[in-house]
Amino acid sequence: MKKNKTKEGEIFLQLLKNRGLSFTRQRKIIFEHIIKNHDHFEVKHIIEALQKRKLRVSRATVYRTLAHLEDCRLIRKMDLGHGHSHFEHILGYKHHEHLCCEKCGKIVEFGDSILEKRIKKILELNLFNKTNHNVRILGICKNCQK
Amino acid sequence: MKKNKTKEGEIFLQLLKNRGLSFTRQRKIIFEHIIKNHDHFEVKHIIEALQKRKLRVSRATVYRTLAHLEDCRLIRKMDLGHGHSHFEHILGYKHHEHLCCEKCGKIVEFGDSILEKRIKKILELNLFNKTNHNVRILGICKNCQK
DNA sequence: TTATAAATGAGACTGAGTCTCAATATCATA
DNA sequence: TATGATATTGAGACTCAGTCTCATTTATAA
Ligand SMILES: [Zn+2]
Ligand SMILES: [Zn+2]
Ligand SMILES: [Zn+2]
Ligand SMILES: [Zn+2]
Repeated sequence: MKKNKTKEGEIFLQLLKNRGLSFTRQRKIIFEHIIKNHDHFEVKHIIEALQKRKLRVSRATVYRTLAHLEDCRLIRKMDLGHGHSHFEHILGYKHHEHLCCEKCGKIVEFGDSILEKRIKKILELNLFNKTNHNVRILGICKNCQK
Repeated sequence: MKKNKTKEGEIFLQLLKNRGLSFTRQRKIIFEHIIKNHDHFEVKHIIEALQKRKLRVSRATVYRTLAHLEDCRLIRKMDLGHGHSHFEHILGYKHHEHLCCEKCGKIVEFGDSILEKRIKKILELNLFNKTNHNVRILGICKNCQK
């Protein structure tokens, strides 16, 4: 199996190695597919895209591989209120939060240092881990306001 | 059907009336059960509690009645990251947000005017409705930090 | 009382995600 | 390269929250 030369590839291979796991055909397919696209993505779309390209990988394997990619912090799983998980890349991307429209599902990313500072304070006051958080704001977007 | 004299009762009856709906035995059972308890609650627990008290109401009716109670803003539905909905009373309770532990599910309520102010600003900047939002912060609580 | 419309409950259904387990692939070592 | 121990996979069964359907029951108002 040819090694992947990207930083992401090195990290993934390292995780697999550390755990005594192998870089299988399926893991390579899923990894390479995910690395290409830097948007928020969902499992269903990955499965459909791979099927279209005749790359057969089972649903179970997709879920299992995503969990590994999460473990090595290449991606993070998010709940944006759509009733299923979304994922996004972490490596090389700035920390940000999500604003989601409760009606149409629109997702807006934003980074706001004032908010982040206050969130850290709130986490601290409540004895939560300050450096590990995930904020989701639900609201109603302009289009959905009547 | 005897009328309920609480403020909540009046609001619920008014909503039903406005919609040409009736205050049935089942709606009364569910309403009275929910009004009693001011914590966060989930559908499963309501159904179990009613079963224990031999008050037979179907799952579908519980969901349908909760939707009505939501419509008249007596309760709100929330996603606290447990994989199913939680509800809480609104009427007579101050606006607050939720901090949830991603590992153990612990829920902490907090009100923070600095945060709220900034959230409003963010909603405004992104053309979202300022007065209608719902913030959830996921993190790791003290007990779950190793 | 009766007609009309609303409400209910049982259970089928959906969709995301997990689990099981027999068959297959990987890898270190001989 | 062959071997055996171990990890991996895929098919489909399963779970769980929530929704939907529809035949039957109940409420309401004339
Ligand atoms: Zn919208
Ligand atoms: Zn994002
Ligand atoms: Zn915890
Ligand atoms: Zn609350």
